[in-house]
Amino acid sequence: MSVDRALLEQPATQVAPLLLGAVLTHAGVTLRITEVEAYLGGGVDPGSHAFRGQTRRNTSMFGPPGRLYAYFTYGMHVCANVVCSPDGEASAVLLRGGEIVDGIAEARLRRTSAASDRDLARGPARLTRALGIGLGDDGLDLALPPFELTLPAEPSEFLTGPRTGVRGDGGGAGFPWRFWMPAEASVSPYRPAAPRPPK
DNA sequence: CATTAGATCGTCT
DNA sequence: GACGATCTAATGA
Repeated sequence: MSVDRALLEQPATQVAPLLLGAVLTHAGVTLRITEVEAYLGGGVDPGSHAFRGQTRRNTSMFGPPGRLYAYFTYGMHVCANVVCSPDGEASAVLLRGGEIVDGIAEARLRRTSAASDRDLARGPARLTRALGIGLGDDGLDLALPPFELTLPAEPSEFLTGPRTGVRGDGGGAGFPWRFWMPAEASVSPYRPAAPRPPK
């Protein structure tokens, strides 16, 4: 299936709602995306990995749109983004939640701790795990094997709010760049950034 | 359901 | 050396 590249050359904040309802397939699992977050480059978004410019980790964010930006965090988790903006400019959409529409058995093998089907891809690290995406997939073109990405024919209805778990200036109401589909069980619960423990 | 603590290590300063 | 675009298990109401 083909992906409209021109669409993905827009900033992540524009692309994010267009990814709701999109279908992503990898390693035997097909996911319908229901929740995403946008992160910009250019030093305007303190919550973004690209805020302080290009580094080894965020290199993919500065590459061509339509590729995967996968990063390792919290010492044990991998999260997946769709790279946006033209080549050389950094922005990306974090995949935060989705519904497994095919390959549930396969997803369950990877998510042994999931209590229910709706929890299989409810949360960015869970979603990435369910799809079998790893750091080795960073930078790959999402329109080519082993991936397959199909955008919805019609934009979906969506709601917006502050991003989850983003500390500092990038969090809160100043950056309402979380987008989700209403009444979807696979949308992760909103969590404000955890306050740093004293000392 | 809500809250809390612990895990765990690559990345950037 | 500190922190993180998180998750799970455990505990209490």
